[in-house]
Amino acid sequence: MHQTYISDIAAREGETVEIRGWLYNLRSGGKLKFLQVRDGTGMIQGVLSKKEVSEEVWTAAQELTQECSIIVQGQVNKDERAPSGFELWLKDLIIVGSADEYPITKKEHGDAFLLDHRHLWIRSRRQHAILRIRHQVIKAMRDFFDDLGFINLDAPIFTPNASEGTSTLFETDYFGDKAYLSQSGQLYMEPGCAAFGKVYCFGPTFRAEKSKTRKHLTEFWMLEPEVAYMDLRGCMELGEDMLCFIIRRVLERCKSELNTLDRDISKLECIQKPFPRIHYKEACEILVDKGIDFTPGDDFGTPDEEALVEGYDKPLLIHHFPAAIKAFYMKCEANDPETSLSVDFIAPEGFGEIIGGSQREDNLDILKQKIKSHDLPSEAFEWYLDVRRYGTFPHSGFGLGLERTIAWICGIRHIRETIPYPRLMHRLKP
RNA sequence: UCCUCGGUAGCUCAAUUGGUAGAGCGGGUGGCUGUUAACCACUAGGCUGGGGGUUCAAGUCCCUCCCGAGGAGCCA
Repeated sequence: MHQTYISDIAAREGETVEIRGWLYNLRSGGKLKFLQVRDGTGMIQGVLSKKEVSEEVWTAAQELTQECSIIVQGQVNKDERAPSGFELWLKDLIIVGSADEYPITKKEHGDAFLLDHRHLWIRSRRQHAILRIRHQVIKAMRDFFDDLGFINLDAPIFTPNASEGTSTLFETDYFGDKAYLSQSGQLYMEPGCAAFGKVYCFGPTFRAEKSKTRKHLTEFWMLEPEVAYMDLRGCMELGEDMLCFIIRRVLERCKSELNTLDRDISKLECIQKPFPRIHYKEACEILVDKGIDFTPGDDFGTPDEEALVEGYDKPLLIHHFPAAIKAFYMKCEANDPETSLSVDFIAPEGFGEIIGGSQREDNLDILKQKIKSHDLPSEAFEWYLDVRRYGTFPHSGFGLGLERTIAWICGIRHIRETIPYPRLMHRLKP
């Protein structure tokens, strides 16, 4: 018999089908057993009645354990008592592979235990919902840019030097030379947009900072678009449009997953243009007015960010940060070299910064000067400076942290659940 | 690196002023024809993170080390 996927089962009412999957849970009576079977596409309740099956099948059913792999055949019936509204009247059952003492039981577990068993944890309902949403977010991001005529131009992971000089990098041996795992693809996108106009890269990035918070991973995925002839205003609009597109797509395609996560959907439905925008100086005034201990000119810490987004139900755009606290490649106001053409997107509900972007410095001499004043090795940036030597042009882009965006959309506290295999300061396994 | 909290059965957690180490889940055995994290009965399961100390007596108090968590800094 052909395999049927549980996601298609509603259309097969009355038919006898074969499901190949795993036993999620078993509730057993003396002559009646209820099998919760999952196959990756969904979950269905199988009903096994002693007097309706052969002795071999009933004997085999005595060996069922949580997460053993099984192939079952049965008739699809509508029944209000079944968790999904449909159930399978089982006629045949084969145990493909046994599973002794599956570690993840029906009661709660601690974070460390679940992360140690991440390879099994991803079988569970909640993790399934999160990772399905991750899949749709990634697809939505790509569709958004592809539909606008962008080219996906991925950046290398091995890089010869730091892009911003501030973050700690993972160092590796590269045939006797030092190489570093990429912490941003941005420098490679700038030449890319000179070649193709509109480009983006999407890949893993690595930060060796010893951050131990629910918002940090040492390996995370970043989406970085870069557009020729786009200014800071255009950059803010692009980020806004993209976030709205992603949210709308998730609402269209992942309602049941959001329900599984108990996500308040109204919090996502209100994410529509325009997003609130405030100038850095205005943000400083707000913090001072709120009586928060903050020195104007500094970068915002987590408590500052939370105080600023308080009261907003959409991402907050803070723009025109002081140049001194931002990366060397950011362009400054024409009449104010102290102020950078930069923007941060702060997600509501305490999920923090999800996008950082800017207009890039396009003047060769100013950029050379900035590299020098940031104590960066100028020879390492010669290739990057070529973008300014051969037909310079205004351009802008941003970086979006995928996992923080997913945490926000899903409404989950820990970023580590938003990636299949999280890499944290104290976690390299499994 | 700093601050705070934690480590007891396979897992999640209890254990009163220091006084015999307990429950639920999971495992095993038996029962149950409509279960919804099913239920009922019985059962096995412990170097209380390691080391040192105080005490008649330490899971509990002190010192030290190890491991973990989330917050700061830094960032997405």
